[in-house]
Amino acid sequence: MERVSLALESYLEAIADIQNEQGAVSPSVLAEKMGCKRSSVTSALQRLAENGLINYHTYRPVTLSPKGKEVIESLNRYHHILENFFKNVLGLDEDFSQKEACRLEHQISPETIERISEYVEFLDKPDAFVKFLKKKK
Amino acid sequence: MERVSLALESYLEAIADIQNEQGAVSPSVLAEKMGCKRSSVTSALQRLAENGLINYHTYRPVTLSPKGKEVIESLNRYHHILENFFKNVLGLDEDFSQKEACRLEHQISPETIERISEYVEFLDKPDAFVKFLKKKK
DNA sequence: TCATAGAATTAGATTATTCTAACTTCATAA
DNA sequence: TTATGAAGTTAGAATAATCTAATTCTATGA
Repeated sequence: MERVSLALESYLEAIADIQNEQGAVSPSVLAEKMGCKRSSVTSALQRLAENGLINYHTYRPVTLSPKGKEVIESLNRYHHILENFFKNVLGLDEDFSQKEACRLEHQISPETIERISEYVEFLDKPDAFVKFLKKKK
Repeated sequence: MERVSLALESYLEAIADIQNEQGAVSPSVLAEKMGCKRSSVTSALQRLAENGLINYHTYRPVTLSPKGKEVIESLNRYHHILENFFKNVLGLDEDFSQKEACRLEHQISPETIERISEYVEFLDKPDAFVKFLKKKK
């Protein structure tokens, strides 16, 4: 997956969210969602377009490119796995889990995510897990 | 704990490492360890000093301030908990666990760290854990 | 004591990100 | 059909982080 900065990845996610919720993505709505100024959005859109992650032409609605969609799919998966782990394994607050996942999904490596995912599945098979724990003893 | 950027936190950790390994900390050694130019080190030292994390006077050896020491203690603890979790719970490679911990220790929140720490302790008490798993079923 | 090599810093440029303020575009209401 | 206000963009500045090149220290050996 094409990785860009945390900042750009966050803009990309906000774009995907808005697209899902309301169809067309405008810089104003994006700025609102990101809690930043419209001019910062323009700058971010330019950089995302340079990276081939969005289709962007001034004064036109923004859409995700195929590459952008791939990134979003990965990030969503990462987010989901992390949030689930924080909430259901560590027992952290739902809201907090969501925010923590938002932050860490940009930093964590694919290997770690896969292992967390496998681990959580493993937890759902208590018998196998009990065996595993006995071995540790 | 006083949080600064990932970049500055990394410089701070390198300073602490060098101090432990060799006593005095010089910009050259720091640059070597960080894989960057000496001029970047000077700039980082200035910013760390502005944040009150180190004692820095040009052409003098660098030392950690009390605030800096606190940050380092937290980071070390975070690192240790994460590395242990990656290696011993997720079963990730030792080297990889170390590097991943290095990256994530700067992003993860105290709450999550505490829960991971508690969780790992919990795992070391298989009886309690088996009960927990039965409840989930 | 003093010249100099190597260490350290400064100067100045670059890139990423954000902001304010100024300007442009566009959709629409009269 | 056009004026206008909101939406969008550009211009220009600031900060963080990094680099190269130039300059300044400083410790040391003659």
